[in-house]
Amino acid sequence: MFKKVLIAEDLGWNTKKIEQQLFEKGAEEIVITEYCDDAHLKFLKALRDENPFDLLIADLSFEQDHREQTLKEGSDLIAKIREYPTPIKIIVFSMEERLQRIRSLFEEQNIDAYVFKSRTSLEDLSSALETVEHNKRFISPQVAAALDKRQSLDIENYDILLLKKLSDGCSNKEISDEFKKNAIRPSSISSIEKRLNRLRILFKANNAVHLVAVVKDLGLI
Amino acid sequence: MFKKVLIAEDLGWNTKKIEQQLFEKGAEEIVITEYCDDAHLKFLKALRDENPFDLLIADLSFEQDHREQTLKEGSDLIAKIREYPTPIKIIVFSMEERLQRIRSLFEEQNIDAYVFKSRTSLEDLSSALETVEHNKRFISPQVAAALDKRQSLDIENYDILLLKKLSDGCSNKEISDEFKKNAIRPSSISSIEKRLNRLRILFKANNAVHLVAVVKDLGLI
DNA sequence: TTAAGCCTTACGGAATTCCGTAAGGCTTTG
DNA sequence: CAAAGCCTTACGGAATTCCGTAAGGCTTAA
Repeated sequence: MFKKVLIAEDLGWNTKKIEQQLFEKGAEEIVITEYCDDAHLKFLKALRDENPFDLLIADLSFEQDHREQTLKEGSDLIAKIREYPTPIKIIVFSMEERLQRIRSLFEEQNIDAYVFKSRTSLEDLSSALETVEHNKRFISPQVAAALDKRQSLDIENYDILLLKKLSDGCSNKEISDEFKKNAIRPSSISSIEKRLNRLRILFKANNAVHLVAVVKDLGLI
Repeated sequence: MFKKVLIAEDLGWNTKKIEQQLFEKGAEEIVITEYCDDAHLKFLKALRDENPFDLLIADLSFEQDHREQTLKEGSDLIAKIREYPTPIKIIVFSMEERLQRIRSLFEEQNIDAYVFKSRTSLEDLSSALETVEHNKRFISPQVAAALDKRQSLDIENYDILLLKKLSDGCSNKEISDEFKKNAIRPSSISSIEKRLNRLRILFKANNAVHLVAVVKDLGLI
């Protein structure tokens, strides 16, 4: 059972029920932070004191306010924490429903569970805690499709970059020039056209406008 | 002071603090619903019983689950409730941060307050309650720009429709044909080009792709 | 080493978007 | 009513995107 738990959630006023549930399940110490930077500091301190956390429950989106933050959102915090070789488990607790985003949390950030904030999320969280404790991954059923292999479109970082440039209003020529300057390959207009064509087919888009609209909805950019 | 309050919020587990605050401010009856349809029914019943609610606090986004709903999101509920001639006040309590969306809540739906869910939203809600009680409007400072007149780009429904079509992958020709079929004017390709050109200038977009990306970010479509 | 396969690039033409000009119609105003 | 102003539409040319073909280079496998 998780004894020492760190919670990062900017809406601190709605963590009461979660705390309660954790205590019921045997947690002994719960630390709640409203900023990712704070969470990171608490994490580091516990590590140095050789009394590390064994669970992090983190939201993804944190509102930016006047306090300048290094880690601006949950995924920054997770990336930072994964730099340290500790067996801490990570449960993400968020309203994010774009499957590609959730997918990359598991694949790139190696999280242990994703609990989707919903009417049933308290039950989901309970399941997540039990599943993660047995070293298995958990994902809320509403977004389980995120791990479906059939959803696995092989999109590379190059494609993401390309789509971002496109959505920033760059013409193919401009993208080509910039790629050449930055030694990103392939960089010819022709190759860029070919890539975009492939992406259009992949996402069943009629044209570049449509393509950008679709990938924006998917949360790819 | 608000005696009878209706709350519509699908994350029912995080309304505890809100309830508490309402009771402290003199509320006598608080009804919490997790679905817009339920909220509508409760509202109607209270109206029929001649013991109507004097305040609605509603979220905007409601997760769709297996239960089939007529009113799918908060704005549907608000629109429905505004059909009845009752002096009920409406406070929207949401994470939506796209200014155009918030703007239209005040302008089209005639809401009384918008409280942005954040670290400080309990304080904001408190202010909102007091302000609304004096028949004035309240908006959380983080999104106050939504009511800034300078933000008031005069975009018509026609423009929105046009942008939607564009983001759906229609070519200018296809949009023209469809507008002609549906007697939407202007419908010529030339006029559509001119409109899009105007929108591109308005939103400082380089081309159609950029334009769609920008208005999607703004929440206009 | 040679053949096959894949990737990158070049090129050209069709389609579409972008942009300026101008004609015709409708409304407003004096 | 006439003039002015705005809106819609048409048209044409430049720029860009879309799409097919093909050449050249690099890697892989026999």
